[in-house]
Amino acid sequence: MFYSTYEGAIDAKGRVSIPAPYRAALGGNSRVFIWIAPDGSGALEGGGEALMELYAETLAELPLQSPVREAFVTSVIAGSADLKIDDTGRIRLPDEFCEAAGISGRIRFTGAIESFKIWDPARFEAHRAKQNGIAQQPATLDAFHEAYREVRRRRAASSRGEAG
Amino acid sequence: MFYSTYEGAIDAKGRVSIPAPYRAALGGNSRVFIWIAPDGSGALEGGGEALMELYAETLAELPLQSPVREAFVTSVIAGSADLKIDDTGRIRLPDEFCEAAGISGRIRFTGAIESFKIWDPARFEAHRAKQNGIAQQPATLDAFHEAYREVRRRRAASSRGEAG
DNA sequence: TACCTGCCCATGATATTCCAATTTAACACA
DNA sequence: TGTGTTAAATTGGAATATCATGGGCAGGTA
Repeated sequence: MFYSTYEGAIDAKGRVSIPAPYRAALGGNSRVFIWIAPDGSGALEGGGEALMELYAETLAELPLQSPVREAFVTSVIAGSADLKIDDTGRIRLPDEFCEAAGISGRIRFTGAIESFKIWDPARFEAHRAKQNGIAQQPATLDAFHEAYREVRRRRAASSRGEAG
Repeated sequence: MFYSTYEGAIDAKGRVSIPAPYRAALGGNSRVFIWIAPDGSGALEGGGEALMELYAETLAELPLQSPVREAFVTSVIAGSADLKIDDTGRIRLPDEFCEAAGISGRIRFTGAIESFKIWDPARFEAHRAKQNGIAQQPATLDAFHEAYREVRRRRAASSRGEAG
């Protein structure tokens, strides 16, 4: 699980240190995938093999040749870079990703449960302000509460021995 | 469960002793998460891995790439600090959290059932005065009484062996 | 030959761990 | 109820380990 926020930097060679807690969250696996977040936020999104398998399984649900499948396959699967973490914990970010995310010099890593994101610090602050506002809207809160009730139901069922 | 109120202090290195009863409430687990309370009260909120897993499980319920998920992930998951309690019971509070909560020197811990809060003492006194007033309002009392009746119903059902 | 890339080592900064001392709280006994 | 004793918890400081980052070297490629 990727939590919290960390500061980092890109050096002259385009190298970036993955924060140690994120490396731990990758389970010691040195393979990382990075792509441009398809939500238009201007961030890079990344994760390990486990996340890619989750995407692959989700996309396999969608029919071959379906437009939805094609959209996500293009942006996430085809658009991802398959990178290797070296033994000092760094990856080399391809230039086109840095340009797309508007990053150079200092950067920010943010945890997103199964994935993490890489931001230009100013861009992230703007995103955070916007998302805080969205999180407080009634419709958003309703959707969150519905998810919470679902988790409560599942946990209650599991404690009655129906599953678990 | 986190109950009651305790006084504490921040030393020159930003280290804070978690009150022993709260450490017990964390179940001996040395991982603690701290974030800025999203209610605008100016407090810090904290909890253990169990609370974070509840959040993570709830958010995992929401689809990858969904806007609702993004809003809560940004404000709750990315906004949290993933801290470790050392073997004398202390954590190091990041500076930006201290600034956000207006704390330095003496601080106050207050229990909030499944989480706890960290306050500047003066700020907490103002908050307490305000909340005492709100608790006496008819609408607040009605909502509390409704929750109480629900618990009574559930306990009655449980004692009849309908679930439990 | 020039450049790009991956690999390795060195260094400084930062965070974590360890040890010791003081203070506070809890308890037993008079 | 007061006092002495003991244990626990909090505090301060120093040693240690970890991590991020910069530079250099060798191998491969254009």
